[in-house]
Amino acid sequence: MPRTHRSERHRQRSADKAEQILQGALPEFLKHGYSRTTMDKVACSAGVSKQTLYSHFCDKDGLFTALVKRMACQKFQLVWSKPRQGEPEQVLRDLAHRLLRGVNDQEYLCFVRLIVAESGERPDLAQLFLTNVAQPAVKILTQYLKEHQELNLADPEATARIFVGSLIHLIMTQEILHGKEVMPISEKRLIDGLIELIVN
Amino acid sequence: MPRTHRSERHRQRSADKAEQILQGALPEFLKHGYSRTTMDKVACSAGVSKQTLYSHFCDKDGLFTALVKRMACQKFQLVWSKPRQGEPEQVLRDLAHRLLRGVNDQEYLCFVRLIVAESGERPDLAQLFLTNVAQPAVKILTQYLKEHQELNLADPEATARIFVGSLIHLIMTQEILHGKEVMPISEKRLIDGLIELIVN
DNA sequence: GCTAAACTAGACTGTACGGTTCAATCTAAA
DNA sequence: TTTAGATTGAACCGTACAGTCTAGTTTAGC
Repeated sequence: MPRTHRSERHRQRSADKAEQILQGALPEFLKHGYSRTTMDKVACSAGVSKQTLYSHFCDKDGLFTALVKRMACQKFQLVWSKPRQGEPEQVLRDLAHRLLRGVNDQEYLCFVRLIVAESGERPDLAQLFLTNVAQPAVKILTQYLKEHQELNLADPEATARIFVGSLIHLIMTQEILHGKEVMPISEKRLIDGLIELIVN
Repeated sequence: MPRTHRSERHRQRSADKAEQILQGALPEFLKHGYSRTTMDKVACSAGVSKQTLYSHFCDKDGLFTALVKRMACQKFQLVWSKPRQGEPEQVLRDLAHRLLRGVNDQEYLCFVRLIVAESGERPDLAQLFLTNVAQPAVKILTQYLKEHQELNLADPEATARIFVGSLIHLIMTQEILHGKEVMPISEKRLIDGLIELIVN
């Protein structure tokens, strides 16, 4: 065996444990937020001793930071595949549905809530979230709108922001702030409204 | 003096103290969120002893609840005065600026962050916030759009949601999530985009 | 001035939690 | 089988904090 073999294995084992810890930490932080999550619960949820936990992450804040970075860059990264070809109306409708479907699941919503909650203390994590989640959606849509000048848009990027912003705000009020009963509106109406405005 | 005099005075004094406590509690909760705010700091900030604090509010949660209710119903309640008369373009532009000006101050942003942060544990407070802050803006704008059928909008309420949602989302990303450097866009471009879409 | 209620300062209690320590056990390379 | 490093479980430490208690002080109605 090459000399690197053992250290390779160890590295792998270590990475696996770290991964296991992150997997266990995720639901705890998502459910209870930063402050209300305890390291004991994380250790328990990850099926790992507290000692191991602290041998992989220097402290609670380090663990949290690593977790958010990982999630923003991988699990919750919103990658829109290229918009398919066809009538702009159908393409936009399709993008809207993909965005809503991608965003509207419990884990994702809790993640957003967590990012907003900590955005005061941790602007860096909030920005990481933006560049990995909001940015790509706006960029792809902007590109698409630029390429379709028959839509006659004076400012495709602004339009893309309006499109994405309206949809995210919908999720924000309906799901995160529990507005379904208080000020309900269907996804369909909002999407139809957007399409009508953009496509004329 | 009427018999009610003394109890009246007492009631007033008590209300004043409660008010004083809320005034002191507000900046603490806004700055540090629920968990990181301590009752000692609140008492100190309000210039009141801990005992007094607990004689007016049964516990931390009760104080927080009272505070949010008060703020949602009074200080942070977003009341749009009736849109003034004139060209729809000018009226909408004016409303947009009023919304952004009203929402874009530090205290207000921290309040939103706080509401979102606690929306998992306290859906009731989130809904209170929606009905007192988001609801009125949408309603007034919906009304205005309905009354101006020359705009040819198929669904005025959906349009109002798009209008308000885009603007709130702008504030959300630029201010609350510190996106000014990461994905900047000027208020003007977004407003122009909205006006263009709605007025044609 | 007397009295009762409200208030204050601050000590105190119980508990929850972040982080550490340590002896014992497991794993796997040689 | 040896051995070194990783892991475990449990006890432990110090601190922070919600909430209580006490003893003394102020306030305001009579």
